[in-house]
Order: sequence, then structure tokens, then C-alpha cells
Amino acid sequence: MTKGPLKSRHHHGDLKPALIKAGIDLLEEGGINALSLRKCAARAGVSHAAPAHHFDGLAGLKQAIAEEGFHLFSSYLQGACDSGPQDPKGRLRSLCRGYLQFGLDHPGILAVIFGDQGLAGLVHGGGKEKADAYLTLRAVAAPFVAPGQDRLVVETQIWSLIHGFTLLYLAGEFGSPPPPIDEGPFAQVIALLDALHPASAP
Amino acid sequence: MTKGPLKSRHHHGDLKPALIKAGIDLLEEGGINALSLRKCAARAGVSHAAPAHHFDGLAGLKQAIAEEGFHLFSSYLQGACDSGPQDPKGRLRSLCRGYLQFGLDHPGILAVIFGDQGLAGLVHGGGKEKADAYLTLRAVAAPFVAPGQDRLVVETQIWSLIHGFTLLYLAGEFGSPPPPIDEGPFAQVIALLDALHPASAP
DNA sequence: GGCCACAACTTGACGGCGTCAAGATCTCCG
DNA sequence: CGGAGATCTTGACGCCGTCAAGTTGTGGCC
Repeated sequence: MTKGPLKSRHHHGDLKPALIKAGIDLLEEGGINALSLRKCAARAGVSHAAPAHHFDGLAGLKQAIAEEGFHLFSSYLQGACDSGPQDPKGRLRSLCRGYLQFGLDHPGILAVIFGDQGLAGLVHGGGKEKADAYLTLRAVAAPFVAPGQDRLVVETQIWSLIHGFTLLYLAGEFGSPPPPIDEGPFAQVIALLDALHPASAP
Repeated sequence: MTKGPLKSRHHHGDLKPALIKAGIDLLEEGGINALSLRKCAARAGVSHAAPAHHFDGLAGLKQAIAEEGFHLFSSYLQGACDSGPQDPKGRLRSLCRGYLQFGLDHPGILAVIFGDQGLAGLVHGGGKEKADAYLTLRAVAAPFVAPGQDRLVVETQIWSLIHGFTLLYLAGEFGSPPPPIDEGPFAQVIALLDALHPASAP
């Protein structure tokens, strides 16, 4: 049997993804501090030292979770800017809303993605998972890049604003627990991006 | 002797501030993960359980450090916007530069200030330390608040942008280790705030 | 001035954590 | 069928936060 009855296998078989899944569950249930190698192992039904054979310590597990989390993050961003008005400004606002919504729905995953080993690791390490999300941002930002302007500037303006706003939102700056998006200052704050003008319609 | 030769006191006397200072040192030397109650106690020359009599666990120590760190943070912001051009836009840009500079100089303290127990705690708890820094922001933002507009919106726009930008900067998004401010995209990104206009000069 | 109550700190222990070394077990392939 | 190698277990170590109980110095009260 290579994958027999999925039961009583002494060599679990799909341990790595199972550990990542367990880690994500822990993250969603108890936040970033509830994530530990030993608890992931326990949830996956293996011994406490088993994860060491699949990840380079806790940092490695967090990075693997971050890569997985980026998929979900990307789907939030893409889904958001595919819904709503399809003009450049409409897509930009929807992207930002999707960013904040992801933070509200999955604060633990956001913390891992942008945590010590998350973002820093992805910036340097492969980062192809991050690229998906960043390409969505790039596509949405493109109409606002003036001819001859560095697109990195516009992308960073958007990213900085929505990232900072999301973190302040999650920290309870506008109410604790954070209010629904439409009851917070989201629209008014993001309106700062109205200063950006589509290059084709100045 | 009430405060005799400062030596061999079995009842340390100034343990609480000494622990906070030790914690800040640890933070500056090894980042947020290097901070522990036991190491603070060792640095202060007391037993491992002594901190428990002065702080409510590790979270309490972090909050105390955050309050202390906010003083330094405030001085960075105030000092920055007091130097440089004194027109509204000049002060705004200087404030942002001071924010980023603080992050570059003291990333560990920034992490504690805006960490789990830091910002969240200060938002709800007293928060008078935070208020100093926020009042600086408020004063700098004031000229850009249009009549009838909610000043919270303008303040949040500024705070979100510089906060998000600083975190991306520290994460190595523009080079690792982060480049000096003038070699990064700081000026161009912060130029988004040029969309704000002093109410007296529309 | 002497004693006592109280605050400050120590000692010791507990469980949880990440990590390493060594051993057991299963699978696959020759 | 048998061995090689990957996979997982067991056990141990040191560090961590936290609690309970004991010790020591201090200031106030009689």
C-alpha cells in the first residue's frame, strides 16, 4: 500500500502539508502566539520532534505558512478588485478594501506574512508566492503611473497607506474590536489615493 | 541608610526602572525576540522571579517598555519637525522623516510599541505616553484639516502612510539592510501627502 | 528604643517550548 | 528476500514564564 486506508500509517505520508494546515488552524484560533511546533505536531498526530524533519525550525514553519497564506491573501486581493467598479479608481479602492478585509478575517496569517520571518524571508528568499499578490497590486497601480515615473513609487504609496491603515485598524485604533469596514474611516482615509490620477485621464 | 552606597542592597530599591532599562538594552541589542523576563532580571542583578513583583508578567514589562519607548519616539517626532522648513508642508515631511528614522534607529522599540501588548494596550489602557506623540502628529496635521472635515481622517492618512512605509522599509523591501533615508524612495513616496493642502492656502 | 507587620526579593519547582542525538520502523528497490 | 534510506519516535537539555513558599531588610507604631 502506498496510501492505503489513510489510517494507522506509521509514516504519516503527507506530514508536511498537514503540519502547515495545523499551523494555520492554530493561528486562526489563537493568534500568532498560539503557534508552536509541538502543538502543530500534536494536531497532526505525530511526535513533538517530527516537524524538524520537514522545516528548518519554527522560523521555517512560519515561512511555509506565510507562503501558503500568501495564496489566500492573493485571492482576497484579486477577488476584491475583480468585484466592484472596473475603472482604475474603482479597482484601486476595491484592492484596498480586500487588503483590510483580509486583515480582519485572518489577522494571525497577516502577522505571519509580515512578521519577522515572513516578509523579510520572502523578500530575500524565493518569494514567488508574494509575487502573486504583488503583481495584483502592480496591475491595479499601473494606470496611475505617469509616463517616465518609477512605478515602484506609486506601488509603494498604495501599499504603505493600506498596510499602515490595516495595522492601525487591527490594533483597535478605530474601535476595539475593529468595526466593520463601512463603519470605520476606511473610505475617507483611502480617498487620499484620489490624488493619484490615471495617466490616460489627467 | 535609605539609599546608601547603591551597593549590596538586598532590596534593590529602584528595580522597576532598572528592569525597564535592561529590557530596552536587550531590545536594542537583539531585537524583540531577545527580550525575556529572566534576562532582564539577570541584567539588573536580581533573581529570575523578581520582575513578577513589579510587572504583570512579560506583557506588563512590554507595556512599561512601550510607555518609556514612546517618550523617545515623541522626541524623535518633535525634534524632526522642529528642524527643517517651518511651513506646514515642511513640518509634515520632517515629521515623517523622524518617524522613519526612529524605526531605523530603534526597530526593537518600535516593535514593542506597536506589538501585541504595545499599541493595543496603549489604545485602551491609559495611553498618556502615546498621547504625546499623537499630539505632535495632530499639531502637524492641523493645517491640512479643511473646515468641517474630521481631523481624524487627515491624521490617519498621514499616520497610515508613514507607518506602513516604515514597516516596509524595515522589512527590507527597499534593500537589506535598509538603505539610508536619502537613498531610498522616502521623498517620492511621502510626496503623496502633497495632495493635502493647507486650509489657508488651497 | 525595640518589636512587628509588610514589602521586596530569593529559592525551588512545574509545565511548555525549541532543539538535538540516537534509536526504531516502515518502504522501496535491487 | 534483504538491505538502504527516508520517516518518525524517544529521551534529554536548556531556556522560558509562572506560581508557591520562604527569607530578609525596612519603616512605622507602641
